[in-house]
Amino acid sequence: MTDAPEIFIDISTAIMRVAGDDLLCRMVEPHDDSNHRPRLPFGPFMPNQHRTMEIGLRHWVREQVGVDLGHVEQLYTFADQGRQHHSGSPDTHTVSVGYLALANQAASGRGDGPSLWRNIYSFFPWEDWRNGRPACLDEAINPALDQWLSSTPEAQERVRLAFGRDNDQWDEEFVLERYEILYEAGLTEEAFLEGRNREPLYEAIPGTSLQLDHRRILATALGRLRGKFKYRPVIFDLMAPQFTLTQLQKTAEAILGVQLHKQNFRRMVEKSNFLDSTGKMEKSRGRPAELFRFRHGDRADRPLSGLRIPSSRPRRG
Amino acid sequence: MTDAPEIFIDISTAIMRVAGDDLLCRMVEPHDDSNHRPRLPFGPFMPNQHRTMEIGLRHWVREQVGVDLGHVEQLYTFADQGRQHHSGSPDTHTVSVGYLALANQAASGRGDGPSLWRNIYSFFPWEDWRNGRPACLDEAINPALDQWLSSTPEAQERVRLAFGRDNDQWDEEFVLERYEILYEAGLTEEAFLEGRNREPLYEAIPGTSLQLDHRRILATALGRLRGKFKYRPVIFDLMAPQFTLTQLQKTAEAILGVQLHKQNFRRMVEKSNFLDSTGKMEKSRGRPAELFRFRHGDRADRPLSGLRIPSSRPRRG
DNA sequence: ATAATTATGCTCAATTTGAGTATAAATACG
DNA sequence: CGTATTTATACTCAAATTGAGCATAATTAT
Repeated sequence: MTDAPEIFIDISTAIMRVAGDDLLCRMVEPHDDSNHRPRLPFGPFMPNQHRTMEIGLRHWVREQVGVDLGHVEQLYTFADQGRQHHSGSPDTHTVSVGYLALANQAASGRGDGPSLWRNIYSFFPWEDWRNGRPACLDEAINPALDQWLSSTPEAQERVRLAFGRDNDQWDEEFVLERYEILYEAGLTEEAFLEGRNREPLYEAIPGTSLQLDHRRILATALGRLRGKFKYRPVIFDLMAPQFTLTQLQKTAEAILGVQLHKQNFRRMVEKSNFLDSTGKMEKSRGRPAELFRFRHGDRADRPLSGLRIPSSRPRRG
Repeated sequence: MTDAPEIFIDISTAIMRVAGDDLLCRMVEPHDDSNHRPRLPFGPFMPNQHRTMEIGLRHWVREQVGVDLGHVEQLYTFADQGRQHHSGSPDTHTVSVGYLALANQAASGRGDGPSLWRNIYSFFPWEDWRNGRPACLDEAINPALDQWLSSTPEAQERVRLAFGRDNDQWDEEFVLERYEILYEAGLTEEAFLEGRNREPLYEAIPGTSLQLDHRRILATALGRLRGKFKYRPVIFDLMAPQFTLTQLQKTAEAILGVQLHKQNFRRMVEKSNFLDSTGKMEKSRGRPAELFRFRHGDRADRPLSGLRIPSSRPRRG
């Protein structure tokens, strides 16, 4: 019997922020002269220096990107082999703990450049339905999945549910399930760069790949955010201290990847009692919009629920 | 600089099952002659033998309790010091990964005895509102919390939200938040048996304590189950292959710790299209009830949603 | 001045929800 | 046997919520 491998824990953080209509994620970009892909800020959990993993996370975030974090939440611990190993060394095993952190619009961090905050949908183009059904679904993904399914028929049902085939029941929260299927089908770059397969099985589909298992963590983060903000008021951690209802709606739409009905969104948000009106107005193009601020706990009627999001509105054109 | 402590990972599983009106959790009971408290099945994650943590979990569950598991889901990874250490050794650090597993009524496991499956509310008496507001809230918990708050006023808001004070907004999903507050306030046995405090700060409140951080994991499990079954059909993993609507409702009530309106529950469940009627009837006391079975994926209208639980009905008497 | 743009107010039918009443089909028990 | 009790199921009804849209207000652009 060989010695048990020593265990290391990596803490990786998906830091999300909103700018305009875009949901962004903070990346650490590779040096130009390297052939690495982008990655999330991450580092090892060091129990003698970090009393909790969240303290460790804040340490690595401060050191690598210097962004001020609002809401922080643990996502998932991935321990399966061959998805996040730095080296192939058999006497160590690295477990990866993913976190989601939200930053508001002010916080952009050190060494800030536009390319460091990347649109989340550049990694998951198939998740953005704000302009209708993404073209890559029918052009690239579904044909490739069909091909894969012909050799892997047992995955039929999983694929049907995750991708809402046959009955267009697309569930926007199934971000991770969809990414995992694409990975298993060998359709993501990670599958042959980090994983077992050395050769691409099929032509890779659109979407930037990341180092290690970071796109998997990012998929978990997006799915969690989409689910969570429906029942807890986390969206306000992404907003500036004051905002208009349209800005709030654009943020909700960026998270969900779907367009919402404006008047009904307004009605719901007003009834939820989450907002305090500042007297102020923001003027841009048309009629000026009132500026609101988030009303914290004690006075809100339903302080613990989130925004009850109405169903999506089909986009014409 | 000292050597970094070696990291070990413990995998602990809260296995839930329903019997009658009770939501049960499988415990490993201490030997009569020991002075240990009960614990969950758990064991170390061994990466050279377990390709994934879930494989490790199934290994320890098979070995220690022999229960067949249905749905299995990772809950949370706890890494803070002083809550789950076996020994106080400074050159190791143990991280605890908690899992939730569901077993149906058939599966009871090896060496089965009634005391091995313990009612979940024996650990959290304050979470069971099926017979009205639990007495221990007003008799023991709230007075003790008031006393604690007088020395820790900054916790006021957290306590108010978690325990629904002032405005009776009890959120049944906040199981972990409530347990953590009670722990921090020194009101649980674990706080002085496992933690920093060597002496109880106040008189401990009702509720059986567990070894290590297992009651914390159990609180996470109950909160997650309460949340999850509202939007995913996990409740059927707790049911026998065939069941009546009343049995389904009793299970929902056991999970939520709340009574539901019978006719409306029936209406909701019928409209959800989750059920197939077997022709059969179950007769017990009054009018015989029809037996149903869970209708899997392909024919259900809303295969991905859960039971939309109507609000609780105040209990009179 | 007029068009375009954005915000906000309001309506209305369809659906869902909360809370019952009414009835049906069995067992329990004198 | 007949009547109370128990449990299941059907149906009703008002209130609230939702989905969709029309109407109007207050700006900037040309």
